[in-house]
Amino acid sequence: MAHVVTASCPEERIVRAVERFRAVLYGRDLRMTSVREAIVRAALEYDGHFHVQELARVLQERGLRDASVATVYRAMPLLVEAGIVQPALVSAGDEQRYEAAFERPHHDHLVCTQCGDVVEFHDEVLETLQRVIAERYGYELTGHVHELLGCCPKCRKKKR
Amino acid sequence: MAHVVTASCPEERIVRAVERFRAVLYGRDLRMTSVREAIVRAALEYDGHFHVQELARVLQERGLRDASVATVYRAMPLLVEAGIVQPALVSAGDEQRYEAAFERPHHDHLVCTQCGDVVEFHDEVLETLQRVIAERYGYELTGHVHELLGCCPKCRKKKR
DNA sequence: ATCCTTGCAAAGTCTTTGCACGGGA
DNA sequence: TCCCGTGCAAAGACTTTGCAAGGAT
Repeated sequence: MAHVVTASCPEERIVRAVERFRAVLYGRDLRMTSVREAIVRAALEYDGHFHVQELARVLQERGLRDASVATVYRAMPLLVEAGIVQPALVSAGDEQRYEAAFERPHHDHLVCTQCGDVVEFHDEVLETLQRVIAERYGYELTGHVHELLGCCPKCRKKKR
Repeated sequence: MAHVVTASCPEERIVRAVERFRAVLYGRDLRMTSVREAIVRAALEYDGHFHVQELARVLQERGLRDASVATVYRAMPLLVEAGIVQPALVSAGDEQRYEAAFERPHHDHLVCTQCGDVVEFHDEVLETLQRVIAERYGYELTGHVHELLGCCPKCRKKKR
């Protein structure tokens, strides 16, 4: 299929992400490379949560511009710093998981411990409450790890 | 020093914990051993959060009843099941951390990303809100991972 | 031309597992 | 006595790192 500009235009978003990444690299005297650009693209095009080995596998299957696992491992901290991706799903296995973060609103996760299904949610009251609690102890809140664990509707039906 | 019964009597709490552990083991046709009892004691006497290697080191330094790292690794899932300890501090390093849970109220953690200082907090509104959010998506909440990350009062002063 | 980047393989960590002996009930 | 528990060492899994060749500015 030829190049298509859709309504939400994912291609332009990726271009902006690459540009931001270039700026972050420039600011640290690092270089933009075709491999790094491929990693940014793969990370943003990936649907859902992924880990490093998985992203490397995708890149190698495409074959266009592959990246070794080591290179992807080395790139991830930079992608996080640039806001392209963010760590996610801490309660899922050994590997560090990530998800696209560029031009996406903040959210937390609700995970089904039975089937692994994941729902993203956002609640402003919750965000505020966390800040209030931190201030209660004199802390300045800079981030949080928050994951709700439960049983999803489908699995609840099955159990009956 | 001779055996001393203090006001809060930590010794009796440990005895109750050992008994509960014995019951859980019995229910699964497993056996209480002196090594497992030593692990329960060490876990409950440990002040703060620990990981497996650390607990094993403590047990070996005492020398009374040492336990190999492998044995402690094998025991932890059982201690969790018995409610003696619980996983904690997910955002701190590679190793799985634990903390005493027996006869202690539920709480979450507020961690200083500068100095590593940890504050335990509990907020009933927060607990309820999480349940409400889960129900909003038809989920039955069974647990959560929640860690607030920030800058503690001391580190905030230093930065100025 | 300089020096960062990459792939490969080796090394590091944390955790799990196989095995033979020791110990609990 | 039966069979689980334990220590030791080996194996696994994920991640990091050393090194020499390749690529970006």
